[in-house]
Amino acid sequence: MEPRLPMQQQRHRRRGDDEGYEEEASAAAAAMEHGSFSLRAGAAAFGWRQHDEEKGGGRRGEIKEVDFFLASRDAGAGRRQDEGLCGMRGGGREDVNIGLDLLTTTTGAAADGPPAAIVGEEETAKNHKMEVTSTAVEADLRRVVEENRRLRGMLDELTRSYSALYHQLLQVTQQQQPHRHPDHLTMNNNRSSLTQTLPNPSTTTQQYLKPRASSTAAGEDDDNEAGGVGGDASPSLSNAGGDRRMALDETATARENNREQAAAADQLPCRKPRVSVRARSEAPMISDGCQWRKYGQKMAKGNPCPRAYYRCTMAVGCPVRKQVQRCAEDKTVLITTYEGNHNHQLPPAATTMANTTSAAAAMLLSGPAASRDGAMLGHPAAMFHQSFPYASTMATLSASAPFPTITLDLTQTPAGTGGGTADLLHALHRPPAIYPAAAPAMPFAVPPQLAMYLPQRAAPAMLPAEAGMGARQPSVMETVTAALAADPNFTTALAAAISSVVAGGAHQALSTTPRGSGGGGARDSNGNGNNPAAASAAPATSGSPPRLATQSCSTTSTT
DNA sequence: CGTTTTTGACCCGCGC
DNA sequence: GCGCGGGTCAAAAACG
Repeated sequence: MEPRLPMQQQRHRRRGDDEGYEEEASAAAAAMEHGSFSLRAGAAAFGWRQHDEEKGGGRRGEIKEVDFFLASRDAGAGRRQDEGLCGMRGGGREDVNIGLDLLTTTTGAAADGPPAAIVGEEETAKNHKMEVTSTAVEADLRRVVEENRRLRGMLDELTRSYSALYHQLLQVTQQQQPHRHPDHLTMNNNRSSLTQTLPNPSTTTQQYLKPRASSTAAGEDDDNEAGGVGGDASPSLSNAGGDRRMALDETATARENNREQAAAADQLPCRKPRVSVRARSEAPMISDGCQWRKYGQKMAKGNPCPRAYYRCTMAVGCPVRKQVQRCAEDKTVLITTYEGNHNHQLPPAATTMANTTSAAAAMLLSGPAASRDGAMLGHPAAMFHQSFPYASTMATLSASAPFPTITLDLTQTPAGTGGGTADLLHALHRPPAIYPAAAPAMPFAVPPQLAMYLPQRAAPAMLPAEAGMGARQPSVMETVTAALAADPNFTTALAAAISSVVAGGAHQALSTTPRGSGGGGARDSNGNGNNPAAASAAPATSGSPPRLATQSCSTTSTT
């Protein structure tokens, strides 16, 4: 098993399509610069194909663009003014024509002219005066817009600082009380924490570590792997990208605190956060851009469908595992549960999605109060809540289970519209093609202000997220559902992204170097190897290599 | 032939 | 202590 991995790692990793996604991402980012973001942007990362959308026309065409800041813009006039400047630069937005209107009115009056009978110097002077006035107003407007922009920059800076501080606080808190909120999502590289747990074979992390340790006693990279499992819930102050030597040093240090950490680690095995995604899918298994290898299958109690166990093989020792099982009640529903965090770079598909869905996870984890609290302004959760007040209708957080689990239920359409505001509705149905550069569709998008937090993953204290958020957007859910139906990749990308948030993968993905840079990738002898890009881009296969498909079919049909 | 999947066995935690 | 269920291992089979 494991010994094969190094060999596999040498295989060439397909990257061609990945670059395409990065281009999409940058296009989307460019679009976001304007504060308005197309839903279509970045969708390619999830395997959405534009021609699909064009073909579909109907449901998916309902929502083509969303201005995620509309609500907040309505709340603050400054924002609107800011866009007014954009309009003056040549934008076609209706609400950006303030300055233009002023000019138009003036010049228009001059063009139409007063009745010939009263044409005279007086009138000319009057016109001139109006012109001067409008020019002054325009100047004022520009000044205000400039100031607004400056203030926004300051706000961004403040929120950024807040987020960073918040994370530091979290880390410190976790370090001091690791046994109280260990499942509370450390946000960074867990290698050090991993190696810290290793020297303590006596700890109960054996539940996860032992089997592996016994089978790979030689060590190699497996210490990272084993640590990865335990490290999910371990406090860690290390920065991303710590190398192995550093980890070993930390290991030495860790030995001195052996008992203390062992006590802390005692809580780890049962606190590993999980992300579960329920989605309707005909596909036997959804592909998320990662490579998975099946290592077991078992009949679960109360479900005629077997549960399949997969391990991420994108990188040596990646601790991420997932379970795939069909719902007992509705076998069209595929339940995918992710556990652990990747120790390698996520494929662009998952990474881009992570940037979006991590906000959802942050919102979930922060709880409704936090997202409504003004004090949380600038917090990704709050911002996400502003953008997706309906999100709570499809996601729940459960701490009752042995594993804190976030469940995303993408099989249901929110009932009723609740307190959906006209603004939000408007926001979700904006006319398309404002930013044609941001081409392909994307069911969710993240505002730039939010995106900047995503790699840091601000996840406040564990709170039951039973948020009964008012506004709901069935149309968005329909869109998501359609996305799921159209491309199962989306589901897993979503899950993987949130998983990366829950377990710190999102941050890692952006901050650590992939192991075995030459090829942690496609080790599938078939050549397609569930490659991220291939998975998302391949039009026909839904991203699942034949092998996986076959296996997964058996998952649902055998025994 | 190398790699992945299958599948029975095993380990472990938990509840009774 | 025992049984149950979840999770994993690893030899054998299957696949390309």
